[in-house]
Amino acid sequence: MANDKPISADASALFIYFNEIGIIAQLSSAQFQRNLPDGLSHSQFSVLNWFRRVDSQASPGRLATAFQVTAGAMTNTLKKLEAKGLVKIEPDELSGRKKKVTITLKGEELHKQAITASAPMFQEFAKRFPMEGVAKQITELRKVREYLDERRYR
Amino acid sequence: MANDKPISADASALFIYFNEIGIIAQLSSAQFQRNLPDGLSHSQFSVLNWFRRVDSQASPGRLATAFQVTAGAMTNTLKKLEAKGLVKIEPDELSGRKKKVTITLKGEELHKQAITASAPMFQEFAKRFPMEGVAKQITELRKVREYLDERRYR
DNA sequence: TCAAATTACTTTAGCATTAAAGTATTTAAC
DNA sequence: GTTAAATACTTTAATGCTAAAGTAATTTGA
Repeated sequence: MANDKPISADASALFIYFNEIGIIAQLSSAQFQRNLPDGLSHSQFSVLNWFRRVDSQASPGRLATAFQVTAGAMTNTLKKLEAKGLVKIEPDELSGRKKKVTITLKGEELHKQAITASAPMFQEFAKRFPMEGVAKQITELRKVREYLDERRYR
Repeated sequence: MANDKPISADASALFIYFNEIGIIAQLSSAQFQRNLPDGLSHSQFSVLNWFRRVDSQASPGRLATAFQVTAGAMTNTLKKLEAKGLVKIEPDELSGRKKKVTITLKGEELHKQAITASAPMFQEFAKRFPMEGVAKQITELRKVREYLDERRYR
């Protein structure tokens, strides 16, 4: 680096930390995407995954916030999922502005299929990285994710 | 999940593992991007960062491979970096097909400025997550990143 | 109660990325 | 030495995302 106002050791370490995470995310996501059932994009899969992981229903706005995308992008993604019969979009009974989105049975099946398709990749990974260590890392990563999630707009 | 052919515990754990990493990457990258000097996109910053982290020179093709983007995308990114005077693009002396890309002094300065701008964010993070733990995580993450890097095209 | 502000979603223009086709150079094969 | 194949980069059409403007419904507040 240069000579004026050096970057602190802490900042450097954290920069490396998030950089490593970013690269892993990019490489693993690229790998995963190759195995997605035809026609299912990463953003579309993510929405299906959210329904399995977080809640069984949501408004488009809640999903847009969850994925840090604009409302317009979510409108688009949901339209395509709906056209494929993977989610159901209904008017919200409590508010005429909102909509209620749910995953369909077909959506759940395709989600499972997408995950199953990556099983070989995961198996090979598991040979090199024992589950015990992965479990420990998940514990740490979850804390970091929750921290960032809480203060995402500060 | 459904009842036929259950997903293995290992695969589930690994799916969660990469999912957590993906979310952290998304949230931290969104945060980081807000602090980027005006006009510098994430992909542009990444290229500058690569020159500081990996090597002082590269061909466009090498950079495209490193970032898992197409050659066309890299052509575009490099053009913009060149227009801003942040990288220098020259013909390669050894081969008329290749080009030699290097970071300029101005590029190095802007890279440092981009990192410095995120210092407050890092400081707050360091309060909650002691460096000792972060260092341990970096060690583990680096192994995973190297593993994925090696077998990215299998 | 009714006008202004807010909220939720949609549409549109601009930009980055991809896949595929195009151009130029080098290497390989005979 | 000439031709075919491979390599390295560029260009182009299509797609997905963002920011911003647009539409409609709900809430606020005098």
